[in-house]
Parts: sequence; structure tokens; C-alpha cells
Amino acid sequence: MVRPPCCDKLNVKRGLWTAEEDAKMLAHVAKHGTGNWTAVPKKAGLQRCGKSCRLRWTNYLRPDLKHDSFTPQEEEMIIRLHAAIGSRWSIIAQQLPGRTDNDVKNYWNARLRKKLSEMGIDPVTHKPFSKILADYGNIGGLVKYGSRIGSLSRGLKNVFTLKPEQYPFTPEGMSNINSHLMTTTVPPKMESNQECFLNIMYNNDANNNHSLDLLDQLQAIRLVTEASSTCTAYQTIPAPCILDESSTSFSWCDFLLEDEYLPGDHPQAEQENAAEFSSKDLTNQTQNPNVMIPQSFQSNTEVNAGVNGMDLALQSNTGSDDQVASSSSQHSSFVETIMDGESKIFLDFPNLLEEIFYY
DNA sequence: AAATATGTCAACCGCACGTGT
DNA sequence: AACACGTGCGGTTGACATATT
Repeated sequence: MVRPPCCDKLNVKRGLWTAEEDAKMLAHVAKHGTGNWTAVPKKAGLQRCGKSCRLRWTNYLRPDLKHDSFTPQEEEMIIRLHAAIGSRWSIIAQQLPGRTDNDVKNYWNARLRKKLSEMGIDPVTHKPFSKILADYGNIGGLVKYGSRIGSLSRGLKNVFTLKPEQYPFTPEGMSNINSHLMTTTVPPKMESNQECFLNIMYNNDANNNHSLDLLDQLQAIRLVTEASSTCTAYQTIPAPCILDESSTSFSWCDFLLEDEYLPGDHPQAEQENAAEFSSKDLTNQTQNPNVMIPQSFQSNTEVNAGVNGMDLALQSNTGSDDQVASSSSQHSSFVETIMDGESKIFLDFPNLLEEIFYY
């Protein structure tokens, strides 16, 4: 069933708002408050769609909005949160007082995405392009022109795409991709800047005053939402790079190694993990079957619970079908597994329901 | 000075979800 | 259960401003 348009498009004004329209809108809200937006145009004497009125209010006229440029602190926060939860602009905006989701989204698209790209970091996965292509090469498939590499956003649209003019090699020459990108596309200086940036942005920082709890919780949200989405998403979750801020030993190199790995890449680690999962950590797994926590991660502080969960969900999701199968096998269905995992997350982070999803 | 390219950001669109009937 | 409606969200567009050629 095709939904009818929310308003008669022939009789509504579109485009930029005039000062007069803004004044009418403000007067209406001052008198009647917000809500029932479909009735607002008529009541306020505006030839606008109700949706347009709401948008104008929420994105521009609201008195609590900041209209100045983003601060470095806000910029950093956006990058961190984007790394944690992706393009959930409304959630990110909630952590930045006076900013709207539209502000944050525009700022990301106009500035931050480009900034990261220029540093050789994929703005969607927050991983170096060279790493993404190296991983992609490891998969073993040939890359066709126009195929996606990295940039695994929910919508799968905002992607880093190979174009013939950008990478004018033939498919037969694909074996040269990695070396080409690692030696030519990312010069030493860029790598240095990249590592410095990543250390500052994603690793522990004594001067960092952002809420670790919040970021951990957002990680947990992403775990839940990603796990609750399609099975395909299991293979496309971006790496959680902002995570381990409390760990003093965490570095970018660790991140690269701890990142989603392919079965066979680390046979020893797989064995160790398998042993751990099968024995004493069973308790943890049953508490949250989607979050399998090996000993190496459990040694961290409790505040990393969500983070660890994310890491390991990634491992199980992206690397080992066996792990997924074993965790799922404790439940009668995939859906039950997801539901149990979700319940556990919200038990662990009860304030998520009150704070993060407060609208 | 004019043409073109690029950047910014307000606004629009379609879809999903929650709620009421 | 099915539908209508209101609302919110994320992706995209397009107008305008600014920079570059």
C-alpha cells in the first residue's frame, strides 16, 4: 500500500524559510507549544507542510540550539561516537548539547569524513584504508570496479568505492593492490600522522575527560542493534576502535590485530579461545550468549564490559562460524539468542533505557 | 571579470516505528 | 489484525557562498 503524501504538495511552500515564516512559527510555539505538527501550518498561518514546520523548529528555531561552529571537543566526540555506533546521528547529537542530528550529520559529511579520509582512515570503519584493502585481499576474491571496500555502514551506501579512474589497474593486477596502497597511497608521513591521530582519538588519553561509561554503553547499543539486524550485518560490523580507553597497553597495532580476524589467521589464538570458551567462561556466555569474553579481555576493568562484548561479538560474528554456532546452539532459535543477549545488555546498562533512548 | 569547481548546510524525501481506533 | 496517523530518523538534494582557474 502506497502511503499518501503527508500534505498537498501543490499548496505548500517549499525551500528556505523567510523571517516572517520564522516569526509566525515562533509565535505559534510560544502560544501552543510543540506537537501535533500536522495542524501547525493551519494554526500558525503557514503554507508549509507540518513536517517542514517540525524540521524548521527542531533544526533551527529551538531556543536551546547553538549556532556557532563546532569545537574541537565536539569534533572529537563525534568521531568517537561515530566509531562506536555509526551514523546514529540522533544519539550522537543527544550527547552534544545544542546540536541537532542534522548539524552533526552535516558536519560529519562536510568536514570530518573528509578529514579522516585525508589521513588514510576509512571514515566508516575508522580503519586505515591499507588495512581494509589488506583484509579484503586476504579474502581472496577479485575486486571488480565499483565494488565496495570497507565502509560497512548500515545502509551500505556510504561506501568507499573503487573507481577505474582512481585505481586504474586490471583485475589481473589485483595482487598488487596491497603493496600499491601500503607503499604509495599511504606515505610514511601520513602513516605517522595517522597513527598519532588514531592514538589520540581512539586510545587512552590521560587528559581525556569524555565519559567512558557513555562510550561503553554506546558500544553496547551497537552490539545489540547490530546483532538484532540482519545476519548479513554479522559480517559487516565496523571495528570498535575507540574502545579500550582505560587500558594503558592498548595501541593502534593492537587494534589492528585484535580487529576482526579471519579463521586461520591466528590458529593459536583460536585454540586458546576455544579452550576458554568451552570451560570456565561458560558462565559469562550463558549470561550473554552473544558476548563471549575470553580471559585476556576479562582482565580489564569492569567498565569495559560493553567494549569487550563488542570486541568479542565481532570476533564471533566476523571470524568464526563455529563460535556463532556454539553460542546459538544453547538456544532454540537465533531470535531467542538475540533476545537473550539484548536483555542482558539492558540489565548491564539499565540507564541506557532512560538516557540514551530518551526522546 | 567571468566561468567553473568546491564546500556548506537547510530542507526534503522516504521509510520505519509507535500509538490509537 | 488491519489501518490511519503522527513522529522521528538517516540519506540525499539543491541553493547559495566561496575559492580557484
